[in-house]
Amino acid sequence: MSIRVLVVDDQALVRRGFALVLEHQGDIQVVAEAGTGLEAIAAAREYEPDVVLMDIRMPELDGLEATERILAASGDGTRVIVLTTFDPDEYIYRALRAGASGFLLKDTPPEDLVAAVRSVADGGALLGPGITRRLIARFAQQGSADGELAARVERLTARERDVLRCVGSGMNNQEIAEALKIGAATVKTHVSSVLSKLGLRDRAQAVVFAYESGIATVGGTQIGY
Amino acid sequence: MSIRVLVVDDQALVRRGFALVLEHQGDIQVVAEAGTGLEAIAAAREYEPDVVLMDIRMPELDGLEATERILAASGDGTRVIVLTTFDPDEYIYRALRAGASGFLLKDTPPEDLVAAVRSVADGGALLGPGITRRLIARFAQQGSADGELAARVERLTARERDVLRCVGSGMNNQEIAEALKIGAATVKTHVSSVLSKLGLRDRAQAVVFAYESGIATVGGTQIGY
DNA sequence: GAGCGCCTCCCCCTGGAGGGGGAGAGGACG
DNA sequence: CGTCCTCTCCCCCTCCAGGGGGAGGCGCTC
Repeated sequence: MSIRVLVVDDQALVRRGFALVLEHQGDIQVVAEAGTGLEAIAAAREYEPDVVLMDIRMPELDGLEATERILAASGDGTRVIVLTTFDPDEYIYRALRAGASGFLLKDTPPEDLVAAVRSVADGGALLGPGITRRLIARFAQQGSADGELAARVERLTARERDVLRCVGSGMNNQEIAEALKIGAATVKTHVSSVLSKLGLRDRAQAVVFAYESGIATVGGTQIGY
Repeated sequence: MSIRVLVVDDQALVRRGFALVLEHQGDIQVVAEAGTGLEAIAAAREYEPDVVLMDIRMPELDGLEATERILAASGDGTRVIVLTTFDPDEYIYRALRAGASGFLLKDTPPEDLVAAVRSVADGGALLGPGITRRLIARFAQQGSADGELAARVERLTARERDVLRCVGSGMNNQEIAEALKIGAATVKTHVSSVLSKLGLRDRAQAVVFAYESGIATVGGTQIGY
């Protein structure tokens, strides 16, 4: 079964160029083309492509917005590869957050583009080399503060770490007591030693510490209501 | 100038296999091979390769440790591609944190391996398709709560956001007052409306919210001392 | 001009947070 | 055995955080 592709770019020539390259492979079929974000959304709904090649700079609705909406509507059937001429950082991260499976520069060699389409259709993902490097760097950086701070966490006892985790999720002493099935007085004791050992002033700073040290992670907890 | 590569794997046959594939290209030269982490470190110091192909599972010192040490010692001259038979998540993230420029499964097609070596030697990075997908997912997840939470941030006034940012960095009301050059009583007013508008109970939860919504980010602030 | 939202600042009041100190039980270790 | 650490829980005390309510100034819009 061939891979069904939708090509989106506001420049008809570029669009045709990509389409020709892809059609030239035996296993890839370009089912539709679109010149704006809105057209792309409509085409995606109509043709349900396996892979969308999406330009970012477009009139009406840019490629990142279009990507988000297409992915939100298609469930998991469609995957998007974002193409761009430039590579400002921000685009990359917005694209990946929007759910893109790939991010390539337009000057990518045709064979790499084809390989990317196949990988992505197969459930994988492909990024340009420079992009990958930046993503890795950014990823690694996020865990970098760990070193100094995680070392300080080591000075806490197991129970104190339990309490710190709870504090880091926004619980008050009473809630922590219930969560850990101990007395509220005991929680106060632990919180005090945590603050003292880590050189923090209050639980708000403890929450900051929990995130910075990696004990608490974004997306790992839910608050409110 | 050819790319100088060091191949590290505890199985001599595997090592030779990779070396042969690489040598077969005109522009790649395998300058050394190593069978343990310690040998790898020594070889890296002696031969100063451009790229190290590193297996993870090895006696004496595993590939991740070896990677860290080689990169720490080599400055920026040497880059590492980690190879493994399995792909447990943890290895991936540890490898990238250790500074690896690539992470490939051993069953990667030879041409992809060669492409990876060239990309990495050129300052880029390459990951296997499945690996890339997971890295993207993990990355996107970190900013995912943005949607719902960032929307709630919109309901705050500019000043309230200022205050929330301060709260999110662990400051108390007095410090916020000084930072924003307003009275402490005013800070209390703002904090109160922030808590009220966001449905939070206290400033500790506000700190959690700040991180979850992206107003505060890991590595963006430093606390203590 | 009247109304509205935002920023600024003030009052009082309550409750929980955090410091200080003490104490008993259990485990680890010399 | 005694000592040290950890976990558990208790007391008292102080202080800040947060709720409630009020108020003046400023800029915008109708």
